[in-house]
Amino acid sequence: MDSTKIRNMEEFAAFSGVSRPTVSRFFHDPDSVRRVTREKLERALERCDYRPNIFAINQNRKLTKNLGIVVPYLADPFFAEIARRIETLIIAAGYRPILLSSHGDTRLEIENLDSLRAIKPAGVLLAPLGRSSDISAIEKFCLDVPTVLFDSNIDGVGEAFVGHDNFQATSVMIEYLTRTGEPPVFFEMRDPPNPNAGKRRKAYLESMSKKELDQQIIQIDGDGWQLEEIGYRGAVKAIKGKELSRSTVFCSNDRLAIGFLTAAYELGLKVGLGSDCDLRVAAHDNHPVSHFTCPRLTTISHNFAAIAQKSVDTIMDLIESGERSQERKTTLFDGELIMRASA
Amino acid sequence: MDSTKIRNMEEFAAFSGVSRPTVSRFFHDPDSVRRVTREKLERALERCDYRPNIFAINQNRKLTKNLGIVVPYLADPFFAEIARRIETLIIAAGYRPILLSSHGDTRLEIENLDSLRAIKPAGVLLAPLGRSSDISAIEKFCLDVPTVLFDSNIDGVGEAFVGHDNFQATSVMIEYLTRTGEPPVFFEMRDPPNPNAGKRRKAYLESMSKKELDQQIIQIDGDGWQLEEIGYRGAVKAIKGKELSRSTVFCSNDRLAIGFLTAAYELGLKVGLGSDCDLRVAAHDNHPVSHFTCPRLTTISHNFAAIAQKSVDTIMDLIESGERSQERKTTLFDGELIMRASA
DNA sequence: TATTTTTCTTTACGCGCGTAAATTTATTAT
DNA sequence: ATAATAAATTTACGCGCGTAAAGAAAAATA
Repeated sequence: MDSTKIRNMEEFAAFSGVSRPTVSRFFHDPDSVRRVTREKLERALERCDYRPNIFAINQNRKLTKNLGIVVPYLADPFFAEIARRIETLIIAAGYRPILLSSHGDTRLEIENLDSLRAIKPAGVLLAPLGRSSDISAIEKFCLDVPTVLFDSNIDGVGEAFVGHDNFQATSVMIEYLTRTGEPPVFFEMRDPPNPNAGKRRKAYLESMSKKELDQQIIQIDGDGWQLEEIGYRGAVKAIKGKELSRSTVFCSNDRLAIGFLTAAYELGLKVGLGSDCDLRVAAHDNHPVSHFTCPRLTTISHNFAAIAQKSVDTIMDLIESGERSQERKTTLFDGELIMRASA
Repeated sequence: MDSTKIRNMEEFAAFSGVSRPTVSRFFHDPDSVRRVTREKLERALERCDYRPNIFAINQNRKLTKNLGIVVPYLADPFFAEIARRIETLIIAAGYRPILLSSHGDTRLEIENLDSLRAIKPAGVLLAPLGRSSDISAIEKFCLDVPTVLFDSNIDGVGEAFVGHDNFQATSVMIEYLTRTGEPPVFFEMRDPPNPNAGKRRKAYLESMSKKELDQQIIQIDGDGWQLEEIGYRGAVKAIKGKELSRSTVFCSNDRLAIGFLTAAYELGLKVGLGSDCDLRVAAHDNHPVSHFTCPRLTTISHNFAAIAQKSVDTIMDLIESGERSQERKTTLFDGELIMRASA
């Protein structure tokens, strides 16, 4: 490492014996210069620690290498997990991920998009809040910036949607539950923050009626993203009030189920498959925590890897083709039944 | 909203009838211009949607309004929670939080710092990986950028450290456990990724010897951040191998305890306070999930609010004073005993 | 009203880099 | 060798804004 302090591209060009425009091209794409020139520059880079000013670069290029990721609630390990995978793929593709969480707040979601717009991202991967999203504002954003929605869909918004097939997943679970025991009661929030909930309820109703089974839905009260607590309270109420018409419960998502399991435990109900058990509980998401509940939670896994990969691939195609897609494409990945001890 | 498309500050200045340098000052600090001028500009802003180009701003200012946050593993709800709080405080202070996760990877931690350096942040809040951190690289970074460490300390690095008092917390828990039952066995990883682990072991040994109680430490194998799985396996081994000399277990952190509880459940051991229980299990962190384990986990809470607030206050002081602190200050907040059903 | 102070306008330069056009130099093909 | 092609250099301008200096205008003070 030379003691030479290089302050800008001009100086680095002089230092390396190459002209500045060529240096500029080199940093944009090392393969766009001759091999000997590239090697000369690489050797120069080893002798000092110059890096182009990111602000100056982005100011002058129409297209940055920034790629926004917006999730509704990062403190939820489910989103943390999917975001982690997406980040990794983006870095591997040579882009810079900018991860933002809306913290469950409608206004913050729009502010996140605004602050992304300000950094001229090449594209954005957006998992919207869903029901509480300001749809028209999101729509407007998508007109300016190539955006791929994931996890939760908003009809017609964005260039594409990548997500989980709630219908397939729900029917697989119902199939499994009815085959191995009593058909399930559906347990959900009356007014869920998560937009997949609606699809799951509908899928439950359809699947059950197709099998000519009695449907029962327990809708619990609660606001916000404290789903475990909401699930716990709802379960206590439902169990004490003897609202469960059957001994199998299918929770709309794992976090509600985690609360449900806590309630069952505290009320002395044994959850599981055995003949000595009072209840079976299953859910949906394969939330990281569901691995370690007591008992371990039978659930349906999102195909995290496929969803992350497809989301990134889709936005990359959009960016590199430079065109907006002709038609909005929806890709759904099948869920996978994860049989564990709870059902 | 006027249909006028404003492309830069020049045009906005003309549009609002104020000179460009004054507009510049206005965006930097609205109170630095006369009231009537400010109102004139605010009214103009309502009639169009101009916002200064963030890259041009940052290119020319020595000090940006960017504030970096680096955490070791964002998929861990503990860090997600503390990051969420810090983000909120930073936004409230009028700065732009840039949240980065090292995903448990030493190299990525340094890359995160490098990419932060590239955006000239006003300051950085860093929760280092700890034992596996590249300390000399972090040290070098701290020379260039005002940095406050939080959660886990590296002696002498950064302007200040804000964290949790592991000694106080550990001794409070041991006090509680010995008062209400058998003294605890300590359960931890042999080679923990989390740097607080060392302090907690030391605190356990000291507290126990002060009380003239027999110490027993069970050190389990495992690598990486899958702490629940590691805790589960270690617990199965310890229980089956009858390694526990007493019926009270104090886990080094909640995530290990979550795995421990799963193991106990599956092995048919009842955890809790009652006379019908086989084990008591307690831990450390008040991890969001610990609220809903079966049984609910007795633990020691970090003072999340205070740690977040003090971290942000400290870095703000550094930034706004413009000076580096004379002496490195360490602030530790007391943990709070959270009594729940497991111990 | 005259004077001082504050605020604004005008003018001008610089930040670090992208990028285009014209020219020179190096490489490859004939 | 010469011609054709590819790559690098020189020159020059622009991006959108920060910022400094000098003077004009407005507000506050005497």
